[in-house]
Amino acid sequence: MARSKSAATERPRRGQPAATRARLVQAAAEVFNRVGYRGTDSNRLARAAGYAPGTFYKHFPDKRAIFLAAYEAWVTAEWAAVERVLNEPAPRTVRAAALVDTIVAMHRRWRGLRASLRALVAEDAEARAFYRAQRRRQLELLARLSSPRHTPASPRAEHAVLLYTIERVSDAVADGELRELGLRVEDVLAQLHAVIASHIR
Amino acid sequence: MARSKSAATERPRRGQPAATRARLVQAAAEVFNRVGYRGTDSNRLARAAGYAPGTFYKHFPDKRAIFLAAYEAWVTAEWAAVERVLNEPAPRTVRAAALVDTIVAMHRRWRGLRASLRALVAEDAEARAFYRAQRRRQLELLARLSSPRHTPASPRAEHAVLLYTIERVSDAVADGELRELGLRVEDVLAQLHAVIASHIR
Amino acid sequence: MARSKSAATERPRRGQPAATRARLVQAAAEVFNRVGYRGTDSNRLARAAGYAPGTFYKHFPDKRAIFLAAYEAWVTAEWAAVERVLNEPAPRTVRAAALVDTIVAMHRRWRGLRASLRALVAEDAEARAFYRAQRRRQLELLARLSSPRHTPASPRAEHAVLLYTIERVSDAVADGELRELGLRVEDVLAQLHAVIASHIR
Amino acid sequence: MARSKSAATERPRRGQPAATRARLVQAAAEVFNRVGYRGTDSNRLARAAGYAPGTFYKHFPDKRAIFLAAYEAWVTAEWAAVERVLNEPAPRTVRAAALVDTIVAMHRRWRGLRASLRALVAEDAEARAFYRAQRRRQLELLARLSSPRHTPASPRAEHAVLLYTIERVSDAVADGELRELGLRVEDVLAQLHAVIASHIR
DNA sequence: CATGAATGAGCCTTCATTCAT
DNA sequence: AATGAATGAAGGCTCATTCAT
Repeated sequence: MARSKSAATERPRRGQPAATRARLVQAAAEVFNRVGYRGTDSNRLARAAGYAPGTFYKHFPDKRAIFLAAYEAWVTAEWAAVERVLNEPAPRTVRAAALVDTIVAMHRRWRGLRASLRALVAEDAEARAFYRAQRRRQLELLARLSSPRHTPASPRAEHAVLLYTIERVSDAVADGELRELGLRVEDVLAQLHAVIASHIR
Repeated sequence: MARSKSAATERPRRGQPAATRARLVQAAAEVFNRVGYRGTDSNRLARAAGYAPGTFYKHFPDKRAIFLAAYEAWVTAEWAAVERVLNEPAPRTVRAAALVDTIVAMHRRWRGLRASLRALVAEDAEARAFYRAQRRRQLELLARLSSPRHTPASPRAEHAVLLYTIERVSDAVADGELRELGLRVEDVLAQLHAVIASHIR
Repeated sequence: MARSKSAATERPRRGQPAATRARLVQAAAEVFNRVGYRGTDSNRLARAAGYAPGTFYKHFPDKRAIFLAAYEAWVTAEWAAVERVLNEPAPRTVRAAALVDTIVAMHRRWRGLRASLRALVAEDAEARAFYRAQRRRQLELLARLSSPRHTPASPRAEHAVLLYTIERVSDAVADGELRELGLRVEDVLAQLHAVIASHIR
Repeated sequence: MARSKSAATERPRRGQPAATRARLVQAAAEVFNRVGYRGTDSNRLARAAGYAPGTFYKHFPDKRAIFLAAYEAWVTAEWAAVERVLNEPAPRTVRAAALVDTIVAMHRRWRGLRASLRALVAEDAEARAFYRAQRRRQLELLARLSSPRHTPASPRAEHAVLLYTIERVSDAVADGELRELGLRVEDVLAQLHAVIASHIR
């Protein structure tokens, strides 16, 4: 699919603010994913989207803000994918496997972005608050999905541990950590499948 | 010990390199833990240990190096504590609980250092390599501890998932994430205890 | 006055240039007085008057121009007030006191604008030229007012020193400098009254 | 006086902090005097003294700080000159004239610096506080100098007005304002002489 | 006449690192 | 071994101004 020069991605001289903002976020997501949060600066992010430095600051107060916007878009996309999977009519184990595959695929594709997220969350209180708010929503989602047959003493605690496990393992897979540890990705993912299957309805 | 009037903590103007290095690492660990990796600079780290900026670079090629040295010392200390716990003659469940408590305590005390570690690992290839090497050793330790009765298809994969879970949950506890999610720390730790108890001998 | 339902202050979308300009100047005067010349930018000045940035530049070549326009309006208002006072039929000392009160009141009300003026005059050649042209007119006014009985060797030199003194002291009063110096405003103003009384007719 | 290349002004690779600071202040004073406060930036000030940008910030928190340091040095120099004049054994009128000449000379030589001072004082609260503190000291000096025979109702108020007049007129002379107003400098200075002579002992 | 999205030069500041002493 | 003054590349951000609509 040869992209002509005057493609849809071209920046209009005077666009609508929302479109400009969206272009900035999208370009920034790619750049962050490629070179990391520390690997760029606001000037470069603006240029990557086809704008001048000043334009960046018309839409975001600082670099962190655009990063969080990119992360938010990512979370939204991930959830959409997850919901799609869970709405498929399929046996529980199949859906559990599909769920893990979907999440891992998202982590793989955006592994640089996620790495930057972890870095930022570790360093920046506001990013941390934002990140945790996302987790709260994940926890609610999981509550809705959880198997009615499986009712542990403190279901939310179990869900939390489950979420942490999924996230951490997905990041490990995405980052190629497992191969370095001499592990086979399939084996580790099989574990995840098993764990999840026992939780979702 | 003829060293005149001043305290034991006094820094000798010209001491032994190893002692100087150790002082730098120790001071750096505390500073990193307090203000984070990005929260200081090498000049301040040197001053915190009682030295001039130049001295820092006589002992470490850069800031990352001293951070990794501090982290290495931390891992060593953590392992020592873990081994101590596991050598206690006690029932499996008791030892599992003690293990988790020990690890969580270490994460709590050094939560700033660990946050910086996560940030650095996410951003810096060399830090990442170092961090993963530590994990390899943890995996070996866990292999030695694992229950002989429990022999899953791919034991190492299971151990890896277990390690990731312990680490991620311990960090969450240390960072106060659980309370923000409306969870009780005891409930979550109880989960960990259960999971671990089924793995160690 | 057929202009429908909305308030008199409403800005017509396409009004007469002179009215737009006047609105811009008036709004700018207030903004400058509040936050100072450096405290705003042309975009904000336009918005303060209810216009878009581009409109500003249709009426003024730059930020300095609108400031000087605001200052000019201020000088005109001050002179009008001064002339009004001097036309009152009253004894010389009474009129001198009224004159000082009038000037000080104007400096008080517009002390932020005057502070910006001083800053700009100190930095900008064109603003300086404009400011000095105003002084020339003040000098002429004073010549007309001066007492015929009092004929010093170089009357204009005396008037100039008098003007400088009035202006500087009025600014000091307006800015609250005197209180910081432990002086009573009345005492200082009494001085001014005395000095002026000996010069006007 | 041909200045050899390795003159005293040459910057040592490693000097004493106080000397470096002094060089920075001196160079900054000249630059401010030439191009004004807004006419430079901290990088250029550093280079003007022969240093790199970073060195600037080792000695001053920001541009304002070095400006105030330069101004403080200027005030000190002015006062020293004034005291020298006043200690001369000479008739009152002669000393009054010498005093004015000294002050005017200082204002002439440093008229750009003074213009920047006025601008900064008008815009910056901290600069204003600093400036007013200097005035307090001038007022005290004047109190010591004042004629014992001349005891007005509120001597400090009179001194304040006198100071304002001297300062404002000296700046006007230094800035060439008088010529633009068609006034002869001698006439205006003669006024000042007269006014001052009636106040000092 | 009015709009407002976009511009981009340039300022302020930091901090990892060096090197002469 | 230790010092600490000095470095300078580079990043974050502002704001006066333009121009297509």
